[in-house]
Amino acid sequence: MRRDIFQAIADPTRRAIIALIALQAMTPNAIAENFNSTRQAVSKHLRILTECQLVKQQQQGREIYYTLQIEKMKEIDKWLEQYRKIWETRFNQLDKVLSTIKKQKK
Amino acid sequence: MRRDIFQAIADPTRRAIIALIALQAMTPNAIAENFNSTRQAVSKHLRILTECQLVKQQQQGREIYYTLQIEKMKEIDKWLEQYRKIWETRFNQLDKVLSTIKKQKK
DNA sequence: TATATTTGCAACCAGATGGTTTCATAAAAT
DNA sequence: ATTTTATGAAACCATCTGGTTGCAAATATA
Repeated sequence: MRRDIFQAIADPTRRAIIALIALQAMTPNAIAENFNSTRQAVSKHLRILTECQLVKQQQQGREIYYTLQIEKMKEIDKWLEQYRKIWETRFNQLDKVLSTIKKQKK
Repeated sequence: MRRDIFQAIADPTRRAIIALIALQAMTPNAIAENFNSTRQAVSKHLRILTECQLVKQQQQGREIYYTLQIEKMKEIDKWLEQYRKIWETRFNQLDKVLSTIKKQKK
């Protein structure tokens, strides 16, 4: 199944998981404690996040720690870049208009 | 039906529509010409984009122009902010390590 | 060695999703 | 007045999605 970062972050539970493990690696059990759904449901989400390389596994005995691959998040930032340019341009244009009005008042 | 901007941008066709109308407003027909699917399928995507206020309609005779509401895109930027902080911190830490190594070489 | 814990996977299921075709409505063109 | 054009909505359908329960494998503990 093809996985895509945009599809991965579409689900609110997955965004919550991302936020949870952003600061420290966690095991599936520990993550699941924060949600109402079963451990297996969380496990499925973790699989999807792993498939698109948003998280990485680190085995430690029988426990598996999941870490956020923050680098991958930059892909969204990169995609946003084109639109950021647009809204910054618009802001500057608005700024010009406002300063022109200001000058006219003087 | 509840609509969410993250769900809206999850679909590749919708992201393409967003990119298309980012620079100039377009009618559903004109937008649909750029895709292999039917005009009605594009119309459905436009409905979803409208529902989460990513696009706005402007009637002009029997034509309807769809405009991107670039402001709405900032919501994603805002969500990314927390992670941007993390990756910038990590970069700075790496930077410190590197400059320490440099000093030691001297 | 026997038992408990941690985990992933398979099978199943209801509901959402993205697509199609068909139809209705309104505005423009003939 | 009739036809063409632009559009949205409804009905339908195959597939995807997120959830569940049950099971198997591996590691830790008694």
